[in-house]
Amino acid sequence: MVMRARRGRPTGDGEDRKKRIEHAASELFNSVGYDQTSVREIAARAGVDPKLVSHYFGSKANLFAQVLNLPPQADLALAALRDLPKEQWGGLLTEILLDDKGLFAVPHMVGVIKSAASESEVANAIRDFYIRRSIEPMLKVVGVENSAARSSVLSSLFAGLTFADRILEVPLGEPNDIAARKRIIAEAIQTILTSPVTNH
Amino acid sequence: MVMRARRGRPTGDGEDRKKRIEHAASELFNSVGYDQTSVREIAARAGVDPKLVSHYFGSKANLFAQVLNLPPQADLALAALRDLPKEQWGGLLTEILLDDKGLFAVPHMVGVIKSAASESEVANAIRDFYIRRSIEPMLKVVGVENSAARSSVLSSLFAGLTFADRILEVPLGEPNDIAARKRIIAEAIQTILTSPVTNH
DNA sequence: ACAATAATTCAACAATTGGTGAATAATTAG
DNA sequence: CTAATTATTCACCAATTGTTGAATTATTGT
Repeated sequence: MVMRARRGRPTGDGEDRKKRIEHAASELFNSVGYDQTSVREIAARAGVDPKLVSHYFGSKANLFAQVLNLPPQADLALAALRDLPKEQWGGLLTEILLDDKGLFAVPHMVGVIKSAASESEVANAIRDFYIRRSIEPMLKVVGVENSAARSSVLSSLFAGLTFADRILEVPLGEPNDIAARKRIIAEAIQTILTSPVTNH
Repeated sequence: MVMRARRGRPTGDGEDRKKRIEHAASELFNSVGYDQTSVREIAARAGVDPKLVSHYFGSKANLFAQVLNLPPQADLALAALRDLPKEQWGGLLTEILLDDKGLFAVPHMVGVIKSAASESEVANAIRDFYIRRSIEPMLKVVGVENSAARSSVLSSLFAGLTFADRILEVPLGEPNDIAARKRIIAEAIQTILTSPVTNH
């Protein structure tokens, strides 16, 4: 079952393969991260020869940058907050961002953390992505006062929760603890977003 | 300048080399993480043949586990909190955990994140370490009510801040923002540790 | 028809990785 | 003094990595 592919230019399809590569790469980068994704694995998942990857994208790092710039399928659901009263932000965000098991879930965050954690050649691309896709969208919602600082701390909290829940997979504990954790996260978010920051 | 070392058992020193390996490994694991640390690099830094590493520790994973179990030189400074009034915890912790430039700094945290982020064979060791060294010490300080949940969220915040500041190296912004961020972090910690969690 | 070009796969390279068997030298046990 | 054991290096292996040159087939332009 070696499934040798036919050699040379295939009849028809054309652009298909390039998109298949991007798609496969996106999935892999976003789940296991840059380093743990091999060009060969991407090619295999796309049903394509590894050389095609460098043919179309030049290098793995290039492909990664390309994929980061694809339109995100589901950005942070922060926009939903705009019309709600401030006092409910923490609760609502928590409702959106914790799944039914109480695990934290922000799209792409796992891949971002895993990719950034290996000081590879793509660290800069990752940092830009993180700022552009995680911090800046919040900025527009938070309001005026100290928005930069608030966004930054909130993004950090999200990254940390992602790390604990989805990468380390720290056990959550009993249902009681899970519920308590949810409320505490809500309170923390609320504080970060709206606490009056007393000067001095 | 190849610096060929003499072959065979060296005269004297003895246990020296084993400790040198542990030391070098500890430094590397704690700064660049498990995956980005090669056995050869450890050996080189210890001034020793790579084979010695497997000779003494069997495998890289084993050495890592061994190094994690070394007594930590500087555990979380949480103990200092015990005698202080609750209302000052957020401020004090922030004072301790942010350096003069406003960057977050918890010892070992960078290595823990980088090591865990590559689902290597040591994920379990890392999880244990994180729980034992980061979450559990807090438990003893926080007090009774919902301590498990509070510790877990606080650890996550710390991990996230470490990730943003020391791995991604997200720029902090102007002095104004830095000061604001510090206050917001303090408020967040305070909330996580002491906010009354209203039941339902 | 024919030449140019574009799209693919094949096979390999050089580097790096964790690990190992065998040689060599010092120490210790008898 | 000699045999066994311990400590150490050398030289290598098999696997995996990103990347590349050459071959092969289809499409397109003339």
